[in-house]
Order: sequence, then structure tokens, then C-alpha cells
Amino acid sequence: MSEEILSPRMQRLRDSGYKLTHARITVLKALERGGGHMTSTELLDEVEALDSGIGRASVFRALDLFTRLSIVRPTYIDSSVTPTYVLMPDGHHHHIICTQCSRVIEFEDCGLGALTHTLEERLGVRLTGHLLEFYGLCSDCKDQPVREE
Amino acid sequence: MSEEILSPRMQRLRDSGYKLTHARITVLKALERGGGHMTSTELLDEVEALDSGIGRASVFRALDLFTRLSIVRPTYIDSSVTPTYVLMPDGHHHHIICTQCSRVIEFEDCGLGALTHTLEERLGVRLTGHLLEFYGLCSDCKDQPVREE
DNA sequence: CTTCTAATTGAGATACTGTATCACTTGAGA
DNA sequence: TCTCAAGTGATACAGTATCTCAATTAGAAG
Repeated sequence: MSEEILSPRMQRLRDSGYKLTHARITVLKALERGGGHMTSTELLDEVEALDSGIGRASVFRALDLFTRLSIVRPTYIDSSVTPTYVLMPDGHHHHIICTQCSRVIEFEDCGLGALTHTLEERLGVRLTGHLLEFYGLCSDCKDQPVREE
Repeated sequence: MSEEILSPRMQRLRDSGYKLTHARITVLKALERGGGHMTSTELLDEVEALDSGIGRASVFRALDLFTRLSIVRPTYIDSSVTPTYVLMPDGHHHHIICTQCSRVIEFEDCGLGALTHTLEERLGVRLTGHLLEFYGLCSDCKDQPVREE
């Protein structure tokens, strides 16, 4: 395998003391294909398409590991039954979730670099990433009353 | 019932056109007792303790409604199977999650008021709340290598 | 390259959480 | 008080994540 070109994420895996296994690499590829937002079901399908030999358990184990490494982050967008896994390219991600129609609007600038630094110094922690979510009504839902579907 | 003293949250419920039912009030009380972070299981237990006549379905329905009103927000702190419901007193909440031991450290100031305003103007949305999560290692886990338990 | 070993995996049974259904009850406006 | 849409409780059901364990594998050492 062409292991000479390791993506930064795979590098991070190895540097943290984890093995660079076929299953983990495949899950990472599937996540990257998904465009950043994927439910576990969508991910399982994508992994299945890439390599049908990989078991469910390994996919969930990889997700769990990636979460701990801030490569990915589960969040609740639509259903409470299935988290959506958000890929965090540089350890962070920001979006707006419409609480009416579940539309997700992403945005880039958050200006949280300074706060990250302040928190690390003040609390003695080591921060590897962050997720900023705003909730509200998108431009389409804004003028409709808040009601159940 | 002493309905004369309505908490701001209950007021928000009614103002949005929802009935102020016994089940919803009880779920809100249980959430407030829980100190702000509760899994659905913990919440079900707490509601059971307050009034054993309330059914599971109503608790989940209330959570769903409260989520849409930004009274509460589910987030995945520990396991991906059970979201933790975070009470958002003023529509927003901020915390740091240790990806090693799952400890949650809360902090107050986020300085996101200006960004909220900018986003509303630029994107034409109506924002009712936000959740800011930082991930990393707490002061206790910082010096240990990243490993599975 | 071969050996070695702890880490990791795959399969599927299992556990558990959230949802759907439906007859009954209730909040709140008239 | 009356009325009825909104909401509820019970429970069966659906679907997702976990657990277990024998088999496999990544990567270090020789």
C-alpha cells in the first residue's frame, strides 16, 4: 500500500499510538467522501461500498476513536436516534441548524482562536478542537410560526 | 396549580402556542433538578421520581419540543448512543469535554454576541441559541498518552 | 525477510433507546 | 361550563450501537 503519502489525519492516528489499519483507513476515506456530514447509517453504506468485508463494529470503533482525536464529532441534527458525524478538517467546525426544517448552514469564521488560548491558560487544559452550533430558523422558516410538522 | 408564577421557560412554551401540560412542566422540573446535563435515561428516572404516571413517550416528546425551542440541546458527551441533554438557561451554553475521561468543564463567557448579530444580518436567519463545545484533554489527562481505557 | 505479540478485527447475538399507534384525557378559549 | 384540538400513556416495535471471542494483522524487533 502507498503508505508514503499519509494524510495529516492518518499521521495523527499513528502519532497518537494507534495502528494504521485497513478498517480505519477505509472509514476515514468514506468520511471524506461524504462531504463532512454523515449519519452512521450513511457511513456504514459508504464503507460497505468501499469494502464489504469491514464489519459494523469496526466502523463504530473507528468513529469512537476519531471522536477522541477530534477528527470527527457526533452531533444531533435531525433525529435523536442517529447522530450525524461531522468531519472537522482543522479540528473545528461551525454551522447553523434550522430547528424547523433541519437545514444545516455552514460558515467559516468563528474568531475563537483567542478564546482557545485564554481557556488553555486559565484552566490548564489542552484543546484539540471545537464545534460551534447556532440554532434558529433559516430564512425560509423564519416567517412561519413555530409548530410541529 | 400555582400557575401565576410561570418561569420564563414555561412562558416561552405558552407564547409559542403550546399547551402548558402537567407532563411538560414535570419534565422541565426534572431537567432543572439535574443541574443542566442529563442523559435521557437519567431524565426518565428523575421524571419517574417526580410523577410515576408520566409515560416515556411524553418525556421524549417534551425533549423534542424543548429542543426546537432552544430550551435544551442534545449533545454527545460520553457514548454515541445516548445524547446528553444540556439545559440552556439563556439560549446558550459553553463547555469543554475531555475526550479521555469525558469530564465536562463549563465556562461562561463566549463573546459570541457580535457574531450572532453578523450572521443574522448576513444570512437572513433568526438565531435563538448556540452551543459551543471545545474538545481536548483536561488538566488530569493532559500528561497521559492518548489511549483507550 | 521472518518472527512475535499486543492491538485490532469480523460476525452476529444482544441490549437499549426512541418511535408509532390509538383510544382516552385535558388545557384553555369561548 | 362546554367544546375540541392538542396532548397523553401504554406498549409493541424498529433500528442503532455494543459485547464477546476466536481469528487476523500491523508494526517492532531480530
